[in-house]
Amino acid sequence: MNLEFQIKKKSGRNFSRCGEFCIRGIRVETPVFMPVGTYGAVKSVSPDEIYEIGYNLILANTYHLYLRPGHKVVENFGGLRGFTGFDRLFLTDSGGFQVFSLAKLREINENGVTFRSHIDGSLHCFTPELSMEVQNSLGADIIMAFDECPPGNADYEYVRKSIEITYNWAERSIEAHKRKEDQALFGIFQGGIYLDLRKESLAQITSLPFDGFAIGGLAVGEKKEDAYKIVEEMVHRMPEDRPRYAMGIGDPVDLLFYIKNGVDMFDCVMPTRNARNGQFFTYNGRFNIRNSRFTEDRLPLEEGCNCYSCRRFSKGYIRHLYFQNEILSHRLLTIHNLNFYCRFILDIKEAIRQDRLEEFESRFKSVFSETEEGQL
RNA sequence: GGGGUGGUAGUUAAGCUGGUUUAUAACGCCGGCCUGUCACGCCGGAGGCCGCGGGUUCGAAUCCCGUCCAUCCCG
Repeated sequence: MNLEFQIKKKSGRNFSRCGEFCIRGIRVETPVFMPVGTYGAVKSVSPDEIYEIGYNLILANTYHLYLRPGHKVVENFGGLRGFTGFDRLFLTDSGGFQVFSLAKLREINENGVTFRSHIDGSLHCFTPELSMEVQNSLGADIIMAFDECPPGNADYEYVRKSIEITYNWAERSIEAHKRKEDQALFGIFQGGIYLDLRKESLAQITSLPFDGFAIGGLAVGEKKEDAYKIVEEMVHRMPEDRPRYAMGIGDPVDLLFYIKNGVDMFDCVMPTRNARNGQFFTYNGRFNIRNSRFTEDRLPLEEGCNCYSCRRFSKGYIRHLYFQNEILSHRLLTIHNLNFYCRFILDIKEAIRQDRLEEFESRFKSVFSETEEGQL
């Protein structure tokens, strides 16, 4: 396809922008945050709830769905849409990152990567061709090219080789991907914390006809200042007329920084995984429901929040549910966190439209990051 | 009344044929972490006059005596 991406508003003071793209008639406004639904479900909440909270684009994982239940099974159900009932949009990860972060005994060569499943230890080989085939079977709306994601502490020589491989795999991904009407294909550039390799990789990947571009290999163990430096130097060099996607990024303070530098799309497990570990996000900072000071707290997770959890339940009750291992606590915390992220992105968009993102950022950070005691 | 068994962190237990310098563990409690999800996960911390009182010994949660409590069996 030829993904139409329109920029509606550009800041005059930084690289931030508001835009939108449309796939199968479903409009996505950017900046956009995508919740992660690894196995075709955002853990603990239903597709309807996801949509009602305000999301119409979620990420699902090629690697996981390939292992279970198998991409052919999903295909026979009519792809992820038919399988899950989430009648909106899916972006699928290529599997490259999972092989890096989950699989044991991986061996990378030009052809692809062989690894052992984290589930049963069985041997598999992923290639760009297979990744495209799997993502096609899954019926993803946005498909990611197969890349190699080096760890944050990888040395120069290793990363130099990895960008060559990533380039080779990007070309093969395009070749192997049978273009469908309503299916976008995004490329990913790498380069670790090395600016020259980043520039080289970006040039290589953007020479190919992708519908959008992602900056990969960030928040994978490198120092935060190194990541920030790369973002500052690189994002504004990414093609302006295509969506820019920062993979795996999701700390709220990071989101602001990345958006300010021109990123349009994000995905992250943070709101959902952290919810299941007791953490909830508010404009006053992040808190853990396990803390004993919430035992008798009759107030909602965040005062003024209009989400289902906050309309109906107190922190004291949710804390009780958490400690009794009641599934409901995971649901309520997840719903709230997803709602917070949604609200946060909406506020950011509004700030961009008014060209007040920097003020918004400093105000947000002054409260969110400084929270110590009794701010609720 | 006689006999058996047991009393060790908040809880449940291990250690108990005497001897490593800070008496273990699990759960609970307190706190931290989580960035393209092996994730109801991971890491750390606090907490014990080893029922009580004597005795033996260089040394006792461990052996002996007494005592209290719990529990079971027999009268």
